[in-house]
Amino acid sequence: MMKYSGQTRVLVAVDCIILGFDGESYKLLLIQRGFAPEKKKWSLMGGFVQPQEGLDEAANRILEELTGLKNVYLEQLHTFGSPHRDPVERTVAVTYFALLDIQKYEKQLSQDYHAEWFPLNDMPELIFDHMAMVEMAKNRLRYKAALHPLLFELLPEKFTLPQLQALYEGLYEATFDKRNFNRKLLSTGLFVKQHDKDKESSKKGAFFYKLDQSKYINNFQAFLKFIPNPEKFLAP
Amino acid sequence: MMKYSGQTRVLVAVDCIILGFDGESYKLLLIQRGFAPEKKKWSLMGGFVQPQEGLDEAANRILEELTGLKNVYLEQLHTFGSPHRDPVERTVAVTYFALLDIQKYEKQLSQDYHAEWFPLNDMPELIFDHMAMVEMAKNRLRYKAALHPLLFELLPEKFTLPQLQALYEGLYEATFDKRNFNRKLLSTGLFVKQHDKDKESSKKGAFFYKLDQSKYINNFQAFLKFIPNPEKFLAP
DNA sequence: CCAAAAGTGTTCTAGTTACACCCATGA
DNA sequence: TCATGGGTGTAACTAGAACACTTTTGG
Repeated sequence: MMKYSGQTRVLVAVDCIILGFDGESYKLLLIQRGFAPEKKKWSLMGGFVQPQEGLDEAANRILEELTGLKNVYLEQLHTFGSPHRDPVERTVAVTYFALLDIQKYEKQLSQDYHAEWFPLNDMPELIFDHMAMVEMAKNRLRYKAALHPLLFELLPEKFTLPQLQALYEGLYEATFDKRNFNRKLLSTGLFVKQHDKDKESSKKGAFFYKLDQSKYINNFQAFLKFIPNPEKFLAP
Repeated sequence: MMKYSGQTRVLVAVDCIILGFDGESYKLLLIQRGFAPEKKKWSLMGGFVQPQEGLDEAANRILEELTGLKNVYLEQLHTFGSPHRDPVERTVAVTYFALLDIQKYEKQLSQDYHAEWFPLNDMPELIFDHMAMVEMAKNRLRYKAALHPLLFELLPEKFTLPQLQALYEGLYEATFDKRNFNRKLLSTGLFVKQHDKDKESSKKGAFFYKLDQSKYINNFQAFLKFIPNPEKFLAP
């Protein structure tokens, strides 16, 4: 088959912004780059797109290589393509952000890549334009989590309302009234109260909840304002 | 300088979903593809990214080539990269959507590319995965316009409230109460009432408004629901 | 028994909706 | 003068915000 003539071909990489939450603060999974340039410097996990794979596929592969996890929440974020963003050779980077339960991450695997979790507000310097990518991911997450039930991806299957609140408070760097917060969350009908409690973080113990999966899928839409009844009109 | 070895390089294209509104319905600007494969079939305006340009730059260049317009609203949408989306050769497509005042579009320029406006709900078949791109752009626009003052990009500098309402009603395929609609729009404080009227579409005439540019920039944020006072926390 | 965290209700306010008539004008 | 589209106000309702005390239990 003919090719398009007279055009320049470039490398396409996928970079993953992998976010977790440890109950205290948001964490970002970084690796120490194993090859030049910027060897030993901290970097997002990434890789080149292979000939027979699509972009989502590449992102999933890269994520699995690093964490051993499949079926992680993964969403395409933005594509970065300044001509000299990688000094070695022109590389267009398609970024994805991932949300995962930090406890599922298997520590030993990280050794292969010298991977480490860093608090989002206390990170080392990153190579290239990776810091801009992280910034963008943070903004997207704040934006999206305000509208869609999304942050559960960061928690284990069973979680408590106080945990959930800490998650939101961490993301927005604010404190919310727990009465209003709980009411609002529960009013979505997305949660199923369990009969057992988490006694880890208090003497009284907090009831566990699970997501109602079927409702989760259907209620992914949102609540907006510029038009009347906007939720009728929005696709996720 | 060394290159990364053992990796495949691919073409990177930028495709633009160019939207306009003619007072009646939303329109999409398509071109008749001038080269094989799929020659003569309808397609989004696109082009390959050149060695010394970034992605946004490429999108702006492509848009200007087709319309002669600069400073058009342009936003990166999504990157498509299935291995065989272009049967000739692997091409990763970074899509942008553009909103422009359809009246500014200079018809004669379109001749070079056999460009034509098509109603969004009555389009010819498109090549490759371009239809999926258009769908995604529609969804993004619905989503975003519900939260941000964005649709003004489709109108001339001076516009009337009934025009604005038609714009929203067209996008959401719904009708809104004009009293409530006007109140809500005006309450944003984004509009400056002019002293002259548009007499084109009615005998009485409708007052023109202009955007208050300074407020437009500052009020780009939104109004949400999952957290209290979400507008405090959102970057556009 | 007490410190620490979980859980729960009510009032007030602001925003959203529903709804119907008068106005200005050109033909 | 009348048909057409532009413009306006109010009342009822709903959702969001502010606010403080009681419960449980491990140490």
